[in-house]
Amino acid sequence: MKNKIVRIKDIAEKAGVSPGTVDRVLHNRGRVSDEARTKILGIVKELKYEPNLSARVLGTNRLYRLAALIPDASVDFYWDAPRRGVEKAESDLKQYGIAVEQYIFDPYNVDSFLDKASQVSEANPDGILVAPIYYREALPFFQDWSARSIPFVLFNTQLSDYNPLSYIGQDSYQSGMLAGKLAHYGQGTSGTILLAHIDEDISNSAHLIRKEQGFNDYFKQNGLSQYNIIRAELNRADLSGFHYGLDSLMASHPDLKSIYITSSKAYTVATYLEQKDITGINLIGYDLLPENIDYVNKGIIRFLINQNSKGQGYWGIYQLTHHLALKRAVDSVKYLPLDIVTKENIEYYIDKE
Amino acid sequence: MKNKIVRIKDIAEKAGVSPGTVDRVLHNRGRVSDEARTKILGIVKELKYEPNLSARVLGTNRLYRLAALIPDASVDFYWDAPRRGVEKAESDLKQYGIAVEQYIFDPYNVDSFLDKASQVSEANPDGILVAPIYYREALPFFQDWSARSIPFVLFNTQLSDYNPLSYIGQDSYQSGMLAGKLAHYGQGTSGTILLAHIDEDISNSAHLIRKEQGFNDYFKQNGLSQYNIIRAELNRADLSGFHYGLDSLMASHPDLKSIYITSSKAYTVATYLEQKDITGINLIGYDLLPENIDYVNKGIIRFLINQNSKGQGYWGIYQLTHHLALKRAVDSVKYLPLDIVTKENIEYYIDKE
DNA sequence: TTGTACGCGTTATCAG
DNA sequence: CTGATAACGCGTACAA
Repeated sequence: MKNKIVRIKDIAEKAGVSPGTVDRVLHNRGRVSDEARTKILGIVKELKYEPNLSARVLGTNRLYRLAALIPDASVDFYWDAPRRGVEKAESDLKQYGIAVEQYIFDPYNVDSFLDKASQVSEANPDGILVAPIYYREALPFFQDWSARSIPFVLFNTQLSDYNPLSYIGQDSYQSGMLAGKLAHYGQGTSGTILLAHIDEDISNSAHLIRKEQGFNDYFKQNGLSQYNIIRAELNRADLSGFHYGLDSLMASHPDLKSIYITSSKAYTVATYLEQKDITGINLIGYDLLPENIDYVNKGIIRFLINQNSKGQGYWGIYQLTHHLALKRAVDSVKYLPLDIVTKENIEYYIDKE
Repeated sequence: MKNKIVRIKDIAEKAGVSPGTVDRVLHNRGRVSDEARTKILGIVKELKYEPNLSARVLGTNRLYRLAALIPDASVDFYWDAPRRGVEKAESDLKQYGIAVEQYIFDPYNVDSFLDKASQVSEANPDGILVAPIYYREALPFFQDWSARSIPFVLFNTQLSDYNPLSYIGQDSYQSGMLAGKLAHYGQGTSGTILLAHIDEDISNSAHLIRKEQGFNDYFKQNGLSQYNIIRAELNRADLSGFHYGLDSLMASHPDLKSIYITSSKAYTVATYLEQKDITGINLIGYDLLPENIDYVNKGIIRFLINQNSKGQGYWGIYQLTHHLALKRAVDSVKYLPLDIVTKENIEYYIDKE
């Protein structure tokens, strides 16, 4: 009852041709008679042939050069995790003949993005992983890569222009909805709830807009009209303005119950609350930055929604590798879970090693 | 600037010996002169040689037979997920020359376990994955496998007797703590909270005992002595007794706030609450069984802690494969995250496909 | 104690 | 259009 593995040679024998011909059929390198082709394809189906990936990798002794176009972690530490994910994937998958070159741009500087993206285009890699945080500016590059048939994978920000190979990340709308639930849960029956963007250019950031929609819709869909939902855009470039803005929000809304920060910057508000010794506010944010972890453990941040940004980097490289080196089909969208992180379970989300 | 891959042949050349000798050193097959050995090992370190797994798999054309000793999903549907995980891993990893044979036992019948475990021992597999839900009865088998140097991986229940290759699953104690937090969160300042085991033989189930400890310690450590924590062991074998037990618990504790079910059986209590039209109780349980998912969506189960049981099966086979076929080091404990699942994020935990 | 030669399944090249 | 054949890197049997 041995389940023999079907090899190309087996197919060739059964079809009365040589392995070379089978190979040409399987890879559509043309120049095969129609009768041979149909016969071979039939046998392939019948025998359920599956290529041996080890042999494939060994045989095609080819190096695929991947480019990772990601923001600078020394400017915004949020981007440290994706970088580590990319590096872990590279080390796990280099067996399959991939090498990743990182192109690091300044997330607060469009020109830097344009510059690095151009470098990627010039380098003519075999595949690209990119965090398209600048929507408008990214589009021409997508067009270029698309025209040159260079597969590219998006992470962090979901866009579907020019048909990316894949998107890796969260469903931003649902993420906002979940934040609404967490902001609402256990907060009594009425009050003010604040949504705040920090240091962001909203109009050019598709994913933040979708988070905001989801958040608002949570309250609408659940008929929670007794809550007063307000929004703010705060910027730490002007630190006194940042504090002043928070001061006046607190003053004008004494019934403030929850604050939802749409990015990984919840720790900035936590610092403010701590300094002013304000307690009893349900603070919700994103991502396991060291500062955020601290404030979760202190009880000042109540919930973090984990975006698994390391996983986003990892899976991005993973998808490119599977597509290019292993010639496997990949999902065009890979939504990662909306993990709820609290003091009690945070340890199991922090990267060991 | 090409990062050339280091092959055995390269090392041999540099050491002035033949590839065969290098191979003998790398695999400790002895019969190598000491000077050759030290020289080769030095070069291996220096050049950071890493074996090419594709070539290895292709070369050693060996089949590793793995045994999966898991409970019957048709008796308790909880075990469907691990089985699917095992099967997915088998399909993902069969490239590396593994084949998994399943040995399915009845989770409510010790004899069935003993029978199947004996079959596993007789089959003399290369590696074993087992859910040791019967503690006492599992030990002699561990001893046997250990003596025969058959690596075995535990999942679902953490035991450390006889040195398993690895444990995959949750930290049960922390899981209980998290349940305490969820049972407490947003429930006012006092009241009764119930912990219930359903259909379980507690004394022989190490993980349930640890969950209970964690749960109790949450309230102790946070000084929540104003809560009245009670416990119950319920059994559906006697269904009217099951209902009667719940009836009397409800009657004698009108201030009941939360119910924590230590297993995947929360749906049974949800059904009861639904039938009796009791609302306002914060019900917490485990795992994304179809029935539980239903009750989360209906709002009767408030929180589920996801134990990622499919992942447990998957990673178990994964660890065995990496250890045996790829000869890679594996972690001796792999704690999976304590995922908090609510109506709003449940979709991202339900298996697609 | 050591070296050599072959096979694993696939791909790529070259000759027909 | 097709068939034969040489890699790819490792493991192993056999010869020296």
